[in-house]
Amino acid sequence: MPGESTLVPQRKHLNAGDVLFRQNQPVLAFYPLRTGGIKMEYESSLGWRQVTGFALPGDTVGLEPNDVRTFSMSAIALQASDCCVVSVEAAKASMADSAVQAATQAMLRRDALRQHELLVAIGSMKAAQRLAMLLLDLAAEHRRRGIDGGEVMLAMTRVDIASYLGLTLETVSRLLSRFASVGLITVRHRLLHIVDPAGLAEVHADPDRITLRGPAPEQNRFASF
Amino acid sequence: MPGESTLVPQRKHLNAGDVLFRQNQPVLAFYPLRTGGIKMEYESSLGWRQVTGFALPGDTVGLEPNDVRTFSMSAIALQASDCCVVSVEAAKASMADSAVQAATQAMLRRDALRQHELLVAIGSMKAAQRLAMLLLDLAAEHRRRGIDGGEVMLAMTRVDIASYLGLTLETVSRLLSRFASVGLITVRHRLLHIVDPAGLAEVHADPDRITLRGPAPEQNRFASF
DNA sequence: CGTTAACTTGAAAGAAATCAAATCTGGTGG
DNA sequence: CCACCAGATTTGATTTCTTTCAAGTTAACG
Repeated sequence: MPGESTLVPQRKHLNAGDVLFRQNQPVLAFYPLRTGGIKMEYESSLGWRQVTGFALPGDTVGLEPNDVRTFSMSAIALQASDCCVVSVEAAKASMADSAVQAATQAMLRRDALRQHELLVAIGSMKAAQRLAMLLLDLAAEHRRRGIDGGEVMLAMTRVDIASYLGLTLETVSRLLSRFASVGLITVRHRLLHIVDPAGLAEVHADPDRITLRGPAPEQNRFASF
Repeated sequence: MPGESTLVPQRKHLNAGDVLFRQNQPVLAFYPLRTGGIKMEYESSLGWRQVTGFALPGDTVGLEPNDVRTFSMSAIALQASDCCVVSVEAAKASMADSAVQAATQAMLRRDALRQHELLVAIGSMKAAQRLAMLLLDLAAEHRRRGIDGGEVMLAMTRVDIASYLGLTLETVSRLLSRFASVGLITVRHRLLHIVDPAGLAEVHADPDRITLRGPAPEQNRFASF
């Protein structure tokens, strides 16, 4: 479609599982995500890998702080996705514009903040708290995009979530079921509905609010009469 | 001592426990550490805090990527320490020198790398692996400074180590004892001697190399005869 | 429509946290 | 100089949480 090339420099389409860029490859461009979903994955020197973040439409993938020359992690499509491709030369030019620069800085700062919160979460919170954190974060991101109502279609698998939170997929699955059974959410595979954000926030804050074993949620609060 | 003000712009002395700067305070300077030891601590929005790094003499503390305006974490002296104080103005001036800039970039890059390795470690490795990682890292840092021989005087408490690794102080203590009992290290409180770096590397790589319960290290390999 | 990958759920094992004493250390004041 | 104290560390016993192992179930895709 030659007629379309008005403002858009370059586009790229990805299918689920496609690698947008790979860790340690030279940084040639960055990628504002238009549709779909992407996961960021870091592979350590020993070969252990960990999902370090999820990108939603509107996020910019591949922005590296301190203009490094190689990507610090890989980006992999979770579903069919479309993104723009902004070459580093184009980026350099845009950086002259202080508004663009400020926006970029803001993005990098948000990323760094998220990364720190994740570290603390994994390092010192229980499984339920971590998951509650992720769900609240997802909800907030959707809200920031105007997609309200607490309905989220998860792009990632349980394995991805587990990796991100430093858990196993079984624990994530059980926890989601538990959250649902106490009325915090509803889930059917990828379709998530956040029913009680305040309740989730309590779970996030209180280590003992929800446990995997614990007493089953009371079916009848008058049972003892 | 007015005679001393030849090249040194400003110095600062800290006692154990002193706060060099606090998270969210405006960035007015950064601090090349001369002697002593410093821990970096991040406090999350919910009040959970976590040690995110240790600085040794030669490290520069308080360097923030992407010239943000407030510190992303606090820096606290682990022992009596001395550091230089480089104001941001002075820093701006030095940045004209491309050598300084390159060095700064290199430092920031190393930090980012460490941070990622830590995240993966905490997220997907067992306690023994994490501790082995830290010990190897400490040894490497000392080597990088020419202080060889595997002897390390730890500046941080077990609580700090535990927080850094996402464990409890008891687990750290037990693990150190275990490492010692199998001949990987010797420890007497803060004095650590790394006897078998290769063995530690194996522990780091293999989840099941060392466990807390496991069989006691064989006193006599011919016991069954 | 069948095959495969993703997900849920249960039971058991294992790892680390928690609770609870001891022990050691360095510093303080007598 | 020594006794004493608070903080740091070790060690043990027990509990709790999460993982691991093992089936099933459901959903997506060719």
